[in-house]
Amino acid sequence: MDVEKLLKEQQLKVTPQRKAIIKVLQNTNTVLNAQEIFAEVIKTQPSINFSTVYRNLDVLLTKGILCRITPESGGVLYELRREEGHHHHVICKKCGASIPLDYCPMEDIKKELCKRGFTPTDHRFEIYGYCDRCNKGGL
Amino acid sequence: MDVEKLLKEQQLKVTPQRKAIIKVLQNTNTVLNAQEIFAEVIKTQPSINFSTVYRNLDVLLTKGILCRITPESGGVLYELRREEGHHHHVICKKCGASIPLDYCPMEDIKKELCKRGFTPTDHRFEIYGYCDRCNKGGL
DNA sequence: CTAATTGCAAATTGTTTGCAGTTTA
DNA sequence: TAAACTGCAAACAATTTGCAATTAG
Repeated sequence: MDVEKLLKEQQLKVTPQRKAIIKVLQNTNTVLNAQEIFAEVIKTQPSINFSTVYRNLDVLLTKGILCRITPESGGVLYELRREEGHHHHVICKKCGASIPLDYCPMEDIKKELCKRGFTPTDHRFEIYGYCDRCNKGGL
Repeated sequence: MDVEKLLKEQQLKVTPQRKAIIKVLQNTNTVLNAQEIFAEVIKTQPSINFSTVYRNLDVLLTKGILCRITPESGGVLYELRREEGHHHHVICKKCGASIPLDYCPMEDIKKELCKRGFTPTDHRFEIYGYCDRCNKGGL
């Protein structure tokens, strides 16, 4: 996807900092934290500030351009939202690879919850483990 | 469950601070964060320090006496582990009520993942929304 | 031109640590 | 009495903020 178009669609100004952040996320299939994103971005935007990265991760997230993942182990990870609509993630604990999953467990359980008087508004489902490649490379 | 027994079973020393922390969690059906737990505990243990709370939440978690929940919205929440074995949580966004759920989506998806060469080691599934009581109280 | 965005430095929040004194088993 | 535990103060990491200068539309 064209980065400029992506930003304009969301009424965001096209700044070199923003473009750099998105490009970093476009060029990986892994989930990254703010530090890692910063470390990459600074290679092409040497004057960028950490707060700019944080602020932009925030607006891009709000605009739905990014997904945020918060593993049990702590930390906050980001990735580009590549899939349309609702989906979940399978994440490799070794290499960080993120695999989208279209299966959603809510379908199976929604009725049961409603029966109990609980109104679900949102949920999270994430799977962690080792991807094909990392399995073979020997843990 | 008897607090002293609970601690002794895990080879932990029975201190008034620990007892107080566990009692707070025993007396609620909601998930609480460290601040909230501290605020409660200090009522009976006025000299307790925040670091003691943090340290103990940690050991109790490690020993499997507590569960930790980390909602999408951020923060870290704790509750007493009441269920035996693996289970997930349904949590009310208004009152914090935590309802255990025995359904686990991994059964349904494990095979598919293995087929793709992915070895799942752990996962998270949490449902957020409004409980029966809060629904009726008017959002 | 003007509203959005940035860089910078400082503030804040949540959590962790070292250590000396205290308590439990 | 030895190891575990606590309180305290200080350190820390991650993130957020205020503000003046800059930039995109």
